[in-house]
Amino acid sequence: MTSNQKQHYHHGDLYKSLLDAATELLREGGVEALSMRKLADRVGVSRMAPYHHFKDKNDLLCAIAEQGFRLQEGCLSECEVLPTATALEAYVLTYIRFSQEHVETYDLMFGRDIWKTGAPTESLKQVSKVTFKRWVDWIERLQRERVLSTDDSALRVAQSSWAGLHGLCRLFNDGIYLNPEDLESIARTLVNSWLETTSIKR
Amino acid sequence: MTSNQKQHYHHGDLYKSLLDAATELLREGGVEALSMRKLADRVGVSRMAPYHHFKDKNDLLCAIAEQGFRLQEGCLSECEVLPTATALEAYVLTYIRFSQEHVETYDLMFGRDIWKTGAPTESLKQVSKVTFKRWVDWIERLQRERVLSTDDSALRVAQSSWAGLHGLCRLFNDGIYLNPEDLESIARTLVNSWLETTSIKR
DNA sequence: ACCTCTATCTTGACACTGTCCAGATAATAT
DNA sequence: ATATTATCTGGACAGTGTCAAGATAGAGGT
Repeated sequence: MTSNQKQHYHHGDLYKSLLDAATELLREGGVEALSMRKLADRVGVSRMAPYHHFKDKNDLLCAIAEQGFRLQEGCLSECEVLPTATALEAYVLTYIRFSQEHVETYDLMFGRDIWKTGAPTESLKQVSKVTFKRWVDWIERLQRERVLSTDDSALRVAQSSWAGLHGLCRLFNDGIYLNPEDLESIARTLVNSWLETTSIKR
Repeated sequence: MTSNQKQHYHHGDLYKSLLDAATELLREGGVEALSMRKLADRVGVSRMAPYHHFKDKNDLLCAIAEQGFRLQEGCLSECEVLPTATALEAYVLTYIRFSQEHVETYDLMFGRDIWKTGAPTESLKQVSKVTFKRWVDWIERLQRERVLSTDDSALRVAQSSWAGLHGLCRLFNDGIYLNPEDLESIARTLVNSWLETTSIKR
């Protein structure tokens, strides 16, 4: 290892190639279409080659999820600088849009495959924790600015509101609610329920 | 078929035995531990025997989910006769408790395994639709009684509130939120956000 | 230059999975 | 008794994740 990480051996840049191909496979057919063997095949290496870059299939999934968190972070951070009045709705819509444009990645990021059945990587746990903490901080700010109710702690409001947001995304992503036209409307009702006074409500 | 369905052949009552054993396997190790082969093995029949009672693995999962809906219905219906003041909170707590006591079944009932990846049975679709309709009807009643806001239609309120409830259950069931002590507290915050005026809020 | 070390990649093998297919068995209908 | 039909069995196939042992080849030290 001279300057970079550990690439440029036989294949050239297997780690990145694998991650890219895996994300592609995931997008094409969900997590059940993403097999280690197909992945190796697509990249053009043998069955076991990926195992020198990812300990497990779980490890690979965690890496994809982590990548997803970073991407999401990029999308959401744009909303936080907006003026308070429009920021919340923008945030929610951005969150929803991300979950729709990256259905399978979202499923991995918050799915039981990793968090319950498998075992989340240390770095994945950290990234997700940071993301959630930023949400709590933001809720706190909105409470200070009297946009959100202060009846409950910022943590509790953050948890329950995120539950709503997450639940909504899941219902659509999992194929339970089907009409995508309703999504925005439901989201508005949801945000409405968070707001402090009826006077602000639209 | 003389009087009952189609049992009492070689095994006696394979359909029910399979359903029971499958639910048991599910409870023991989640959906990934429930394999058709292990199931057949546990019941004491050959690999392919279950396929004469369930077209598919998907078909079996749908049957378990359907059974779950009926069980849930039984739990929830007890809350609807309660006086309005306490009914909502009781409903929510009952819903949450069910999802905790039947983690894997709940996952099947509202998971992508069936609704997106697989294909829900016609009867499963119907049962779930009826369950949701009862929720909407109840929301409507609570709106009439001024417990819930009438800013949005009963359908929208039902959708967004259920999203919250479902999202909360998922976060815990999928292993994202871990501290079960927080659950009730978050649930209260959630219900709080649904209520019409601050005067009613606790 | 060579030799060693270690990272990288390959192949064989194993124990699983869902389920198609062809046959065996047994209960029911005629 | 015979025919039909429901039920059950075992063989086979194409998948899966991954352990273990070996091949290859680039890097570092002499």
